[in-house]
Amino acid sequence: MESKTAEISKAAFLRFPAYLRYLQAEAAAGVSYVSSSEIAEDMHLSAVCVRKDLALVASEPGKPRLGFAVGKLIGDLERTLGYHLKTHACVVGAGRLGRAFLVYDGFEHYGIDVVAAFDISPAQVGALHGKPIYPMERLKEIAEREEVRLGILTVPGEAAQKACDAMVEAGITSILSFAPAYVRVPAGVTLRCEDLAATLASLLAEAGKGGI
Amino acid sequence: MESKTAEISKAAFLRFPAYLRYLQAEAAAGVSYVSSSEIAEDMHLSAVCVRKDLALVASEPGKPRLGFAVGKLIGDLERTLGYHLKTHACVVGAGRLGRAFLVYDGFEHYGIDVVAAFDISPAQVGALHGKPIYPMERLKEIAEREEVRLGILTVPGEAAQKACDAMVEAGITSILSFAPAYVRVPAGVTLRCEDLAATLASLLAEAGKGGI
DNA sequence: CTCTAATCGATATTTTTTTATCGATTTACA
DNA sequence: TGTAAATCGATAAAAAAATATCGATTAGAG
Repeated sequence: MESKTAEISKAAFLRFPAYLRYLQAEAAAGVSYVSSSEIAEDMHLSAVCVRKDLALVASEPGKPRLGFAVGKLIGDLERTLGYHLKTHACVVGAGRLGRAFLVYDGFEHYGIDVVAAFDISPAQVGALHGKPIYPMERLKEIAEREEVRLGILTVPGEAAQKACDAMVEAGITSILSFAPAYVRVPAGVTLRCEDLAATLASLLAEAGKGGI
Repeated sequence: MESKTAEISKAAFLRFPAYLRYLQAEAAAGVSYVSSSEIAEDMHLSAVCVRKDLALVASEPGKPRLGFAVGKLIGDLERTLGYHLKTHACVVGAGRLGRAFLVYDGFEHYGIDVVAAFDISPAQVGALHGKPIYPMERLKEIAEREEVRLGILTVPGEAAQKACDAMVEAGITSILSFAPAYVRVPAGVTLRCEDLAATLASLLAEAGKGGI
């Protein structure tokens, strides 16, 4: 018997965080029920698409003429997205971007706890807002001790592959890379590359011709 | 007659930056020709998909038994992605993340020039690495003077909508938001939300069940 | 209490995207 | 120089995702 989450399409899964954000805003505005057509209009989607997506996560069906209970949906989405699962993360590369992630306090609500950063430069070693910054040599030791499964890679492009290899060696199985470089990971490790400059450029292209 | 770029599918366009990164790495390694099957294997895609994608951008066809000329492809991709077009950008919200973007020197190769940052707090106003940080009141003035079309939104969630409105008012037509909030923009403005925490969480979900 | 209007959810259709198949081409090597 | 192996590109098929259609349901107005 397949679990319910397995049936969720990739595309829909990618939209869930946006629904969640929207619903949180509605909840903050005191709205208790919201219809799929309202969501669709506000989020620039089709109402059918919204209904299909919500049907994948909603623990109780929408009520005709009313819509969906906002609070309930928020809980359903958070559970589906795994925000209740606690995970330890680390930052590799304590430059400006890395340090921004190290002290960012917005991860907690998503079950992610950034426990440390690592850097190859002794000048960066120390701590920031109570979060330790270690030399790269200690990555494996600390990551294993703290059971770190998630790594945020924020090193310069030329250092990316080496740092990534070290993360894999340290037992990290999910890597989010902001390094401007192509990096290779072995099977079993999930890598996502966030190419900030490329994202900006594609955004411009999208604006230029109205919808990628 | 439709322009050639109009035929490029959304999904393919999103893969282009990854190809570019890969090819740059190959070029740096001294490789001059690369076949679609090699690319596919390294990037965990199907060879057919790679060939179809490359056919969309390649200015000269691939050669049987050799593959594609790496240098040529790099140029083709950069042109398709619009990296030759110069655009002025600004950062709104000069916190840690915003300041990281302000001084990041990796945008240049993508035709993006971050000319200034803005912040509501007078404590942040000044300059960083020669890049000015202005008070929010001057956003419209500066953005219009510098012809800023692209904005990077890095304010706290509760300030996001107001800051976004100010950006739209200032004539900015493409916004990349890192603010953890739902923000609404009028038609004609392209908004993309990068939800870092959500990205991390989805990465974990992906790793957890092997492929989103 | 009844009727209306709006919404839901299921099924069907269309569109988009990915993958498969296959002949044509051509480089490298014997 | 001829042959073989590997690649390309085009066409076709399959899969995935978005969109349309429609009867069932129900809150709320009259």
